[in-house]
Amino acid sequence: MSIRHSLLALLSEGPKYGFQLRQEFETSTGDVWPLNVGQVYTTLQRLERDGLAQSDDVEEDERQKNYRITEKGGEELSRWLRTPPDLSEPPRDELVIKVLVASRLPNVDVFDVIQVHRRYLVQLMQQWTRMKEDESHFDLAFALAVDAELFRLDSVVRWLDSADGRLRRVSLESVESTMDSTFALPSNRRRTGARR
Amino acid sequence: MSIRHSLLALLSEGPKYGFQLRQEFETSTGDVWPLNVGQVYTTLQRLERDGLAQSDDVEEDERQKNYRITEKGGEELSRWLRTPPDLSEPPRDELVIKVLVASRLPNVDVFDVIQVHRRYLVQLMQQWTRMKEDESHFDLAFALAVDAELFRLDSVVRWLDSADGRLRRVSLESVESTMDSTFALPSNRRRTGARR
DNA sequence: ACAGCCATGTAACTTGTTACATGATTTT
DNA sequence: AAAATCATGTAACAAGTTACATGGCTGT
Repeated sequence: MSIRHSLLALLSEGPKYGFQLRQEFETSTGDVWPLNVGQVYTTLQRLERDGLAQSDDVEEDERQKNYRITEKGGEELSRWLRTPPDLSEPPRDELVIKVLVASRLPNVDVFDVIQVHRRYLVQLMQQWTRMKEDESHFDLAFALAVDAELFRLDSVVRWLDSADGRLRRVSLESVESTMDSTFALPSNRRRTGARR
Repeated sequence: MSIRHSLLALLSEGPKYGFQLRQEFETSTGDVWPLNVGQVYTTLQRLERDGLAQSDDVEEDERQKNYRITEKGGEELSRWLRTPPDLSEPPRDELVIKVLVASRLPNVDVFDVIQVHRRYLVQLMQQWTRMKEDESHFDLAFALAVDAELFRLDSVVRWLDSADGRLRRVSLESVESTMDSTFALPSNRRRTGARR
């Protein structure tokens, strides 16, 4: 729903045409998310279909087809700006699902899965940090978008670490409980190197 | 792609039928993401279409239709487990886009947008925290899923705060620069209450 | 007899997405 | 004249999602 509404938002500044909308979307989001032009046109058609935008009739020898936001579109826009997405159940997170599902598979080492992804995420964070520090194009929108991504990646890494810990603990517990019944263990057996 | 692959992962434990897959998906993800059964069947069809799974022929008076993973499916699964999603450009984040687009609209107060969402996110975090502490059903998968959500929400809140700060700073700068040319300002004018 | 779960499936739709076709205008 | 950019559009598909239809089995 974000492109739909973004275009609606841009249209709220005044009538605009497709190509322009792509440019404005990209610059106002710091050129972080490229937008295929074709998608703008399909989205505009769908906005018109739903009565949120209207296309002006093309005058002869006009190259651009302007769209304007309708009243209904304005209402929808302000609803979007005021209303947080419904997160009563959290959005499906691919990595979380991957780890949870992997953790129950007998032939798969979850800790490998975790570490592979962790390494990749850390690498990505470094790349984004480098790009941010390249002050060649200091753009507010870009900085904000990169910040968001860095915060997000950081939270994922921290989750992976905590998941790694929790999963190691339970796998230790289950080993210990099966062993307790047969023979005693020295209590310093605990730390299995959490290769980070 | 996560449901597709999750089902594939569950099938790697052995042949299973649709209804069973829904149950196993839900329990192994801590009952956090309900899964419409219909979706399981459509996904299974698509897996079969793509040669990643195969359905057994239904014997007479059998109620269940088992699917098994194919060799190709196994390869695809291990690829999924080993390969992080391509994040060379970050996933489109609705809230980030919303804030960035809102920040350029003249008729909209970005700070309102930010605060409305911030309030909602904090509230959500409290709800999840409460649910986690309700140890009535202590389930590892549930705890992990909730952790992931809490980490994520926290990172979003922190981003909103930093964005709020950055945006306030630039709006002050632009005010000051237009004012500097007309009259001087006492330097303690800086802090506009960042209503948190 | 009826409620409720087990079980399979289909039709229809949503957004997002890409690849392609087409032509006008501008720049080199 | 060729290349690049402006500009619009369509066809086709992906994954996810819901609502609905259908019937067998189980417990009360």
